[in-house]
Amino acid sequence: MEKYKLFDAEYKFLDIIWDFEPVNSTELTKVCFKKLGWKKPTTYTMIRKLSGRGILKNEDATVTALIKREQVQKYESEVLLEKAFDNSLPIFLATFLRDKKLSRKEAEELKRMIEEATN
Amino acid sequence: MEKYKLFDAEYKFLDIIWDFEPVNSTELTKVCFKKLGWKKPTTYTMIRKLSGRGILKNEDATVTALIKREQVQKYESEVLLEKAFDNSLPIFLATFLRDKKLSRKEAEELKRMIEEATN
DNA sequence: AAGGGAGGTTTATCCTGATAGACTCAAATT
DNA sequence: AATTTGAGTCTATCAGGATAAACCTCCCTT
Repeated sequence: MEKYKLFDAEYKFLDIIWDFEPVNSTELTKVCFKKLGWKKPTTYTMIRKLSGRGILKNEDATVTALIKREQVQKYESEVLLEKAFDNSLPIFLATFLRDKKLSRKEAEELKRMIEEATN
Repeated sequence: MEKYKLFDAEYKFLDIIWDFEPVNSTELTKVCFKKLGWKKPTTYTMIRKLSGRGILKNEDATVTALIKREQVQKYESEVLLEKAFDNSLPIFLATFLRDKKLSRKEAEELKRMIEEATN
């Protein structure tokens, strides 16, 4: 459960990996330098730590994520709903939609999704 | 905007205040000790820091929140949607609902809420 | 063989959020 | 008058996340 708990820097880092994977590790240090301003050891430290937690792997200098962006998104959503909304999707939605307007099209899409998840 | 960014301990603390406010400060140290295991100075440090940020006030030993639970919930939802879902409610919902089932009743409630927020 | 780059690690430092021991001071109680 | 209690601050400590300087090893190229 705690597996997907990512700290801010880790999240930014993974975000890059999801965009570029599979990516050569030296290449990755360059991307991270450009996008995050990280020096080489910072990137390697991240790789090592996340590897140890089974979140990515570095094999033959090729870095690949072992978890999908979606899994983390879902995990983070669940944590928020649990922590702040008593696990209630309706309460979340009520709060989120307050003072917001949806287009007809968005509304239809959302309703369709809800319908599909029902029963 | 950054006003509502709360760290974990701060959030837990505020959660208690929202439940008990207006609350006498000494009383609050007792509640925090029971619920969070905090010693007295920890509670007062929190009070002081959050007061400084305009998040609560302590007047005549009475502590009151200056922001509503809902404001923080909304802020946190928006941060998450922004950070992880490209600000798209449909993407959020698709991810969140994956492998989940809603009851007929929940579905109707959600659809009604969406309808109300449309145009 | 000498220099250079790819692919890392070792070992720190720095910052800051979380937490609290010891102390102060005024008002109430004994 | 002496003690206790309420209300709070001062000043630290500590853990851990974020970041990186210096170093290493192997292989390729000149």
